[in-house]
Amino acid sequence: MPTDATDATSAPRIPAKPTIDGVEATWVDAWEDERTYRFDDSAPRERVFSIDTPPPTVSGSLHMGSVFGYVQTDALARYRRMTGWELFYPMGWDDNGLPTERRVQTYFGVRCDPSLPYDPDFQPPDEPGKDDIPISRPNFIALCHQLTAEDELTFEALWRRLGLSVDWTRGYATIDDRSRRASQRMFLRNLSRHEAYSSEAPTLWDVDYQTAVAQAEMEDRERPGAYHRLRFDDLEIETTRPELVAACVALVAHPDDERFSARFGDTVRTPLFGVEVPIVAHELADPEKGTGIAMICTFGDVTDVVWWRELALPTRSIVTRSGRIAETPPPGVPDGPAWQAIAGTTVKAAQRTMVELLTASGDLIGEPRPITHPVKFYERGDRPLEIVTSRQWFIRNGGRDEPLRRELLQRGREVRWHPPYMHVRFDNWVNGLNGDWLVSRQRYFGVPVPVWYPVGRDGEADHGAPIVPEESRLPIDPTTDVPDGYEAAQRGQPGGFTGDPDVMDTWATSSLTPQIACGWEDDPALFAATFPMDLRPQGPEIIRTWLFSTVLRSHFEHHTLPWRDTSINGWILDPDRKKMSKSKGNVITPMPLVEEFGSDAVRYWACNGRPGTDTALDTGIMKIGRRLAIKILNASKFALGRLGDGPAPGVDLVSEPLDRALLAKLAAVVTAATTAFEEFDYARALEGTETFFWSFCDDYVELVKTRAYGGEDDTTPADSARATLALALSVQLRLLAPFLPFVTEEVWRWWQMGSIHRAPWPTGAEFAEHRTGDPSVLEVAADVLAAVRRAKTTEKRSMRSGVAELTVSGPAATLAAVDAARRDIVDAGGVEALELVEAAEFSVVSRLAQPD
RNA sequence: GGGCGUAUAGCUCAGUUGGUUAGAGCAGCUGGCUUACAACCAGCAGGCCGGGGGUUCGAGUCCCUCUGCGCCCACCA
Repeated sequence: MPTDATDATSAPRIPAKPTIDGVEATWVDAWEDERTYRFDDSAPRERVFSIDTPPPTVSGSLHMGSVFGYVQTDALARYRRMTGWELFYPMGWDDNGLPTERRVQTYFGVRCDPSLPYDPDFQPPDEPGKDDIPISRPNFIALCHQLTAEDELTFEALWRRLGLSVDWTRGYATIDDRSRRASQRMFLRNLSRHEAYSSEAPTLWDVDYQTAVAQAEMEDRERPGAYHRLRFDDLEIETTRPELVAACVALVAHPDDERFSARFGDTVRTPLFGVEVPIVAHELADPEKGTGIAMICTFGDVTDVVWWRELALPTRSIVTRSGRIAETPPPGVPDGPAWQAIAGTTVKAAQRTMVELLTASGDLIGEPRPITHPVKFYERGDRPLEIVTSRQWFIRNGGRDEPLRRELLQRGREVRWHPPYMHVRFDNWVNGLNGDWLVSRQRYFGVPVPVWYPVGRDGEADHGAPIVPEESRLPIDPTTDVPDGYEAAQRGQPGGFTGDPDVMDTWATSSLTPQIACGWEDDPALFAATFPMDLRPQGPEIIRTWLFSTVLRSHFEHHTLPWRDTSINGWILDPDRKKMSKSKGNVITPMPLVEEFGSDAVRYWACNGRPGTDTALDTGIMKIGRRLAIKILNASKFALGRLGDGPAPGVDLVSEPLDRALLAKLAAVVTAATTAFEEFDYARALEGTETFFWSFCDDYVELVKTRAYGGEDDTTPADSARATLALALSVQLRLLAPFLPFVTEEVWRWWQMGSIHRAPWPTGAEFAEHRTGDPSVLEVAADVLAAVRRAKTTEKRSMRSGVAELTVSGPAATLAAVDAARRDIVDAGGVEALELVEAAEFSVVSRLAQPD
């Protein structure tokens, strides 16, 4: 507990019964009161270490996977702070986008209808009703803000309790004014430099969410399907999508395929519809698949899009944005009975209908052959993506632009990756891009695309000449705001204007977290002091989205990397070694574990996971962390309890060889931990420190225990032990502080001024070179002590029982080391007589005293 | 179909340029209330380092190959 008044010269104030229970609440409050983690914005850039913290998605529930990475980053941050860096360590919230929309819809029972006007008096019902209440986009967004604000408080409380040393005054949310302003400003600059453009083109479309989807948000899922063999006059093709026969525009085979080369240029008629389609050649056609000749539809899959574009084929789209077949057939397709049978039905129903009709007409050959094949899904969606034609906004990303691709690959090489092999994921992604970044979404709770379009005399919007706002007006909502030079009444009128109805992809804003956090254009001084940032910590699964898009936009705007280093954390696996994810239902929430084991113990578990390495959730590791925290309390109680009432002893009192040996070994631990941290390897730093700490407790403290009690005329040996205990404890507490911030702070405040987390990281200079000695003195003494313990255990005697005669044999150097620690060995082992015998081999013989 | 990672004690994991007898914790077993700590302490036992081949005086470590697991990517005929 913190003392009410601290005096540097007074004796340590040690609780009679130290405990780690309740330390979180005490120090969370104290750190807030003392502004321990507050960023000093007067610090020059060369002293600032800035961290581009991942903004968590607040509408999801927290799980241990989140805790894992954030704690590891916090350990790195704490190390940097102690080595003298001024930490710029903000926390943002990712609250824009679909997850929030879904939650608001179900929580309040509303749905967004952008055609409605804003209602300033709208209040959501106490309980969601049977039917969703349609509300305007501004009203809907207000509810999103309201709910995310509540979620964010829950998140912040957990992060604070886990001891994240972020500066909570530097927060942002990806939907707040700053973020929307930055996002819209960057979009407009991309637009002015032709890095952003709009285009009417076939795009992957989620029929449930009613929005376009980017490549980065898609995933393949293995789904059952079936090959249907269909007759096109004398040719046969195989398809998994017979419902798209009406959308067929050609058949395609490989140019070198001799089975079909004579037919290129011919036409055949589609079954049921009788539409004449050409037979064409393209190298993407795979002679091995199906019958070697395939039907091209507009559009069944992304290969169809390639064929359609490169072979300049006509368009016969039949699937609408709602996932149903259109009511009227596309040009050239007869509105006959076949069409009438499928018009307006869902894609699934249309497939059944077509199979029946094709069977009846004899155009379906044999039975459909069941297969399992990968189908593209929106990562949050439940139905396969369709391809529809729509106008969308894109940002160039090198997907169809070789020079830009090379520049971005070069940026990837400039980043320092931790661990280094994560770099290949970046390269794989960039090399696999097959189109520009589709950033527009037909959704509501996001950052609006900040443009309007003039409406011509004919009432049609002119998408080729968007009206852009002055940057000083940002953020804007073009569906409610009016462009300069127009009146509100001209919205949608001939000769007037219309606002772009879309919002941007959530990554279009998240890709700007460095700019948002660092105050780009809003706070030039802060930006100069913090950007480019130093570290981007994140998970491996969003290298293709968050990391890549952040590099891209910084490259366009600043011609630099957004940060120098990136640390990629591993996955959390559940105890059965399955990846933890909500969809699998194996998510474990952190709070119960924090309450059971304590924050330091949970942090210990997280910091045990190697950088980039998948780690199983293991409460056994947390138990060890808890044990370590308690051990720190007790060992500190002992070490500090020996100091007495005098002033804290200095390193110049260290005189005994055993004490100097300890400091020599400790100095090596400091060096190793520092090196590990410099390489972003918190786990190695922890491991070395922890190992040393346990040997410190088990061997060194046991050896000097008696000497440290003092009580002799010559106080030199006792003073040396006390000084060493004090120094070793101070150093070890600081080495452990990044991992166990609560218990180390607790102990630190028993005897030191200020927070341990603002104390200097230990360095070799503290050991005053001449006070360190030969490490073998401690190593040999510990070996002898272990041999004595072994003898007592073998004889099933108490550790307190005496040794009548102890004989140590070995080379002269070993015996000299024993002799240097003679007194401590005798005290710790309860030895009555210690004999040293020179011999080639080291051995220890203990003759135990007779029991009383 | 490509790419990356990974495989070490019953369990969870270390093992940094190749170098004594491969380490730790947990679990197990045997003991001990020892004035810092019984939520503790001491000790013991436990391993063809996934299989096979190669380089080397020497391989858990480097190379090849196979197998299992995880992740990422890929063009749905």
